[in-house]
Amino acid sequence: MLKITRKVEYALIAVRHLEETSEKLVSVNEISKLYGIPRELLAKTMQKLASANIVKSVKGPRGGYKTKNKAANTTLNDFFEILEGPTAIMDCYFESGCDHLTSCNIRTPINKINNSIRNLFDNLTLADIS
Amino acid sequence: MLKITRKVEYALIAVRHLEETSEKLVSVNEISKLYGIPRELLAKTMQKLASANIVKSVKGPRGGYKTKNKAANTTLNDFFEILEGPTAIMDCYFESGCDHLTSCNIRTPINKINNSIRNLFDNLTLADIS
DNA sequence: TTTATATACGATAAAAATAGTCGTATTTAA
DNA sequence: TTAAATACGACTATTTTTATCGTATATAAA
Repeated sequence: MLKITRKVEYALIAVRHLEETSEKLVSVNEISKLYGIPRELLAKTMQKLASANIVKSVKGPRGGYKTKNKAANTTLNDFFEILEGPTAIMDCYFESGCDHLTSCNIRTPINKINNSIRNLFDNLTLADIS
Repeated sequence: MLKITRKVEYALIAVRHLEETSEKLVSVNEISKLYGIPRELLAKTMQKLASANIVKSVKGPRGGYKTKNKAANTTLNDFFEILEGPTAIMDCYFESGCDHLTSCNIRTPINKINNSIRNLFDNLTLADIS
């Protein structure tokens, strides 16, 4: 119920670590050992952040990741959506497989809650929560 | 990720239905048929709302539930916590089984996000989202 | 040119959380 | 006395999340 996932947790840890080590390249191996995070899972997470240009990746020995300038100004909403898809407290909001749409009496409430949450996370950046 | 549960969904549907039918007693059976909700699950949910005084229950034939006056002024945070326990995006916030607390570098961010969400839901009532 | 180290990516397995069911007890109106 | 309703705990099924495995690709350094 209203929980973030491990992927997001690990991504937060990693990005914060990269912010601290600034320009240096840091490998997934290093971060995973340092914080006790499953290596492969963190790797996938970093790949998503890389393809969304939050961090820069460098392949090969002595390679790894470093933050991009824009990282700190990324909104929580973007950060979450990169890793987990659209932010919505119920799936029906984005899927269409709901049977009882005709009798549904919580569309308005759900929309209002969704909008409130989206608004909250659109106005909070990674820098804001540091 | 940041989803509400069915229990909360069903509770919202039921409370809104009870608001509409005002003083009349409505049984779980009725609501479950009307909205296509599993009967037993809705029953449990209503029991929690009843013991938290959001709705009033009446046993026996012709019994059922009706809203209490305070229902509409209940905050979303209270509503959620009655059904699902403390609102927090990560469990470590309320549990203490975390191994890597010493190396944890996301305490501050997690706390800030938690506070933002709690603040949001503390200031939204059921009436607000209707 | 070879080797070791790193990212990239898809498939699958394991674990945890959620959703749903079942059985029984209790209350009470008719 | 019976039937309809809430109350509650135990259990099962399903779904989602978490973790692992295998393979490909890039590249720095020996």
